[in-house]
This record gives sequence, structure tokens and C-alpha cells, in this order.
Amino acid sequence: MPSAATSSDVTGLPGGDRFVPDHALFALPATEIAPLLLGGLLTHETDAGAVVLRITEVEAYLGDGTDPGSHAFRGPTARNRVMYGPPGHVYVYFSYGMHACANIVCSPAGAASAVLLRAAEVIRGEALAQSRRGAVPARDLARGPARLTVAAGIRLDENGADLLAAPFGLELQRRPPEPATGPRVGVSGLGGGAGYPWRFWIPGDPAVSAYRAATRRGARAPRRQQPTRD
DNA sequence: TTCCTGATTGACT
DNA sequence: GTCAATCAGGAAG
Repeated sequence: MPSAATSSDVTGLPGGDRFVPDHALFALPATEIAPLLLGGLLTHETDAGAVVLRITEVEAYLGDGTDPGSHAFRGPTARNRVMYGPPGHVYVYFSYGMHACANIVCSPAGAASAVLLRAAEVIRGEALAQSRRGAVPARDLARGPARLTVAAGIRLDENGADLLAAPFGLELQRRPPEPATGPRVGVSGLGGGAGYPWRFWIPGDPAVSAYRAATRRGARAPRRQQPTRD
């Protein structure tokens, strides 16, 4: 169990038996860290103010070469180098040409495991999150990995930042809720399906993203061709 | 160097 | 339910 003994209450929110984890906790494998994050409070502060999220859904990705769904499956690259760094830091990556998604680096440095933050509930800074996300229902503000980063104001240039130091902050529940588990969302091939039930969420929580299996886009319109001159 | 794929989302039918 | 937007990473040649 983590050594942090007292709840310094970085969020100032009342209630809950919570503690501030230290970096040593994140040296555990991602599959062990992931369920511990459920119900935890993630704070991110910018000049515009702070947003506090209650984490409702996460996914674990291993970097030991056995997880084909992991960005680290093929070894270190410029993009995933943060995954190979010290645990307890934030790995933010650019996805689908338009979205940023946030992970927490787990396991000892070099192991390249991470936990993807898939969904959360905004419990403080709702107006700020609304200003970033537009007029959407409160439960949808951070329901989805890209939505979560937008609502919290997490930027790509914060890739590699320490999750346990400003502008971030994290409090975990001493007794996290019993998680539901299932296949990871959008992970195709061997990395998805029942063989990798490393998606964890709070059962019945409205701020959990909908499951979407990996989709292949074989029927998509032809890609833009180089213009032909004639 | 070229081309395809993807840990997504929101608009549209 | 389907589909397009958009770009970095990585495989293939």
C-alpha cells in the first residue's frame, strides 16, 4: 500500500477517505494501478483556473512487448519516449490528427507501461470545462479520452509533466470502488478483445464512455489523391 | 519517400 | 447506425 499517510486534500473538496500517492505507487504494473485510480481526483490548473476530475474509466497498456495495443509495443520512438521515463508522469499523445489523450506512466522507468485516462466527471471548475467543451451535458464534459483532456485543459506540450506536482495534482481513494472490467475500447487485433480485459470503470457511473469496438475503415472514401494535371 | 493506420469525436442519416 | 476530419508514426518499397 502507498506510504502517503495523510490526505493533504489538494483539491479542498470535502468528504472521502483519500490520500496523495507518491511516485513509488506508480512503479506498480499498469494493470494494478488502473483500478486504484477509479474514483480518484485529478486536478489540473491553468491561468484560467483549476478543473478537478473524478476518474471513472481507465485502460491499462503494458510496455513489455506483450501488449500489441500499446504504443510501446514496437519499442521506443520519439512519440512514446515519455512512457519509458519515470512513473507518475503524464504521457500526452496526439491521436487521429486532432485529439490529445492523456496517460499516466506506470511501472519502473524503462518498462513503458501506462494507464489511459478514458473518462471522468468534472466536479470542480465546471464552468471552465464548459467554456472549453461548449454547451454539452455536464456528464459528457470529460466522457471520453479526448474530451477529458479538453475539459481539463491538458495540452500536448505538457507531455512528460509530473502528475504529482503543479499544475497537476492527484488524490486517490483508500478504498476505490469495485471496478467493472472489459476489453479495451478501439484497440484492434490481438490488443483488443477478451484477451486483454484491461479496461476498468465504475459500474453504473453515468460518466463512463460508451464501448466502441475497433472499427476498420475499409469502406471509407478514397484518400485525397495527388492532383493530376491534364 | 510513399502510403496506410489509428488508444476519437461529432455531425449526419 | 455511418462517415469524415486530420496528421504523426511506422511499415514497405
